[in-house]
Amino acid sequence: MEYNEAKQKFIQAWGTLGANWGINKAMAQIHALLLLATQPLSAEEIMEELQMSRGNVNMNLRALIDWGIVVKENKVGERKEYFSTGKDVWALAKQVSRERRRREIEPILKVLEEVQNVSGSDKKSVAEFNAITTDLYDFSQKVDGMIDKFTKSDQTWFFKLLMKL
Amino acid sequence: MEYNEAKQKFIQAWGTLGANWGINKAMAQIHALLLLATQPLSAEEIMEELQMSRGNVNMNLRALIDWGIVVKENKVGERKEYFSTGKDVWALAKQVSRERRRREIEPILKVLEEVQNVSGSDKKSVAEFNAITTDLYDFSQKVDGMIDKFTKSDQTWFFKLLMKL
DNA sequence: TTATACTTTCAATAATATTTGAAAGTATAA
DNA sequence: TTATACTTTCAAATATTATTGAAAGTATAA
Repeated sequence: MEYNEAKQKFIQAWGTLGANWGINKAMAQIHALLLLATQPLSAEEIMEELQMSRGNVNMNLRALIDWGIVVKENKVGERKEYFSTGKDVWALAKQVSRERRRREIEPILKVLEEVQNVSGSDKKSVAEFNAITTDLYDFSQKVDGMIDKFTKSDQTWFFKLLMKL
Repeated sequence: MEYNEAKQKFIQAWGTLGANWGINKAMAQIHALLLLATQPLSAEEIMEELQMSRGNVNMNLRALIDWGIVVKENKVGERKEYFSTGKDVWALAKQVSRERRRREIEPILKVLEEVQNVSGSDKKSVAEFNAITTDLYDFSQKVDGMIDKFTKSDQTWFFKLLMKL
């Protein structure tokens, strides 16, 4: 397959994947473009390649920086800002996991904690409620701990262990 | 906390969580309601409790059935259909993982396969492209295999192993 | 077969999320 | 200071997605 065709296909697929997982498509596409780039890109270059407005590129670059997966760079003697992303897939996965844990698992754990020990006249409903939320809380805590370990682990060791599964 | 307040809080939180992970909010809320129910619910009851239209409830119930996490039930002597969901959180997690693997990981693997071995005059770009997509492919395959194992595993064993991490 | 009690569909509408682009803001250097 | 070269903001426009509700469809039983 020809380079440009493959590049387009990859950027599109990455955008769709992101959208399916609750990540803005533009954000995922910018990330895909940076993943493929051989050097840091300017906002201008991203606008051009992805046919997006300046505002959109700026907003989503900031979001990517906020997620900790894109960094600003400066070239000597240039005022313009350049952007790049790490090429290490393992490190990327860890960073995304870390952020989602913080942004989504922790809030749900907080809600599950809040709704522990409900009261009410309908004993059966209350019992069911407590049973489910307790199970969910236990499970979420296990997942939370697992992700924590994952984000601190070494790739080789992690997969070697998982091999045993 | 009073039962009804806790119930509302839980349903809202479940809906928000779903939305953050690319799942329709109404779908997640219906699922939350069924999780808490002490008996199967009819479409009518769901409409009433969640203040949703018949069409919306019907559509999202079908989606939940399609995901394999809700089942239709019939009561003897009644024409009406009732719906329920399994209360086993572990089984739920496995089923969701199974579906997402099929719906999202496999398509991305397919794209990554398609874009293997690109050609082009810009050697450096082509090399970068191949490096990234190969890494992503390897990583995705590992994740794919891991989820496969997970969906077939036993809870106790799985967590006992993960404890070692 | 017809009435009844339901479920499903889908075009229209509403709600939400994304994107734009121009104006405002900022940093640098002359 | 002012001009320049950029970045950021944000209200408005657009696009996407979700929701409604009435009509059509279906199964059962009389």
